[in-house]
Amino acid sequence: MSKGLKRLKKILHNEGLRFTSQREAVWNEIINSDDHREADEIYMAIKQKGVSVSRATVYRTIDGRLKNNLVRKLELGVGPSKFEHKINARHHDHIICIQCGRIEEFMVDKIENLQDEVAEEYGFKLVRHIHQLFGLCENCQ
Amino acid sequence: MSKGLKRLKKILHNEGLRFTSQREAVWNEIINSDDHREADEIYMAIKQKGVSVSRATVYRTIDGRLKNNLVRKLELGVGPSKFEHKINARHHDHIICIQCGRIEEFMVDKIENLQDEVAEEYGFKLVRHIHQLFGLCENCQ
DNA sequence: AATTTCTTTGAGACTCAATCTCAATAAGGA
DNA sequence: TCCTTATTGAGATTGAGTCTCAAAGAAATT
Repeated sequence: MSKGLKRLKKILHNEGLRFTSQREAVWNEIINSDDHREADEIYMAIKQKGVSVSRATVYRTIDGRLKNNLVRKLELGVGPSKFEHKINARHHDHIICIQCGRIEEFMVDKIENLQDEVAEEYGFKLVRHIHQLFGLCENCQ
Repeated sequence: MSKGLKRLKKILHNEGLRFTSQREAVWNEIINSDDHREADEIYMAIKQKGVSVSRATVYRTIDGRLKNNLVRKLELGVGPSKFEHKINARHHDHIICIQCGRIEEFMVDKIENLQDEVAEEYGFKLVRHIHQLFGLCENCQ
């Protein structure tokens, strides 16, 4: 059994959830890609591989992974949300080309720290943040 | 005629658009509130005041004001978008309580500058950005 | 003021991502 | 293998937002 699969079984077991071929398939799709993918892409890819699955199950399964923080949801304000796994991934935010849809990842410690200071100043306990830069990439200018 | 109304007429004239009671009403709702309001709230408020208007027109009119940069759209990832006017307003971002929905505005020059540097580094020409901090405000912790 | 032109409006249909329903299916412990 | 109960899936539903197109009404022209 692969390392990733073992990991999934452990996660599910810890939460008292059952291991199913659908959950395995969704998990595989997500951890085996470093792209930012839509639920429907994942759904299609699984069907393509001959595993029976429904859109509802894809959404449900991703939701579970979101809750235990193994997947991140990207809402770009247009079109469906995209998802990326958080296995061995450092925190990062995104810079998006509004023309071609290209997505790059960035991470600036100073910004992260300044965010903490803002939260502190306003008396907020920070849970998460969205930081997205939109513009034209070099190919689209 | 009020100053705001004159302003609207000028804007519409410059764009070759007609001045209508619906556009006047939407404009008034937006500039006379410093809140972050939903399209439907604006729609209801206008009806309340006895002006005939439809949801479609509210959305269309706000869209127009978005395009000429007099209004800003806030997408919080849950529920409908919110809108705020940009008259005499300095740029700011938002910190949002995930419990009670409270929204505060913040602005940190250093973050703005660091964003520009990121865009530069990735070869992007920056058009806009979203920076939202989500957490629990002091009342909700 | 009447006519003409052409933009704007509004009721309701439609879109589309995402969620919900609930009967049928299938994990996994006994 | 049986039994309990979580999970699945087809399709209905939701909800924000957009679209349609006939009717209304700005504003320019006479």
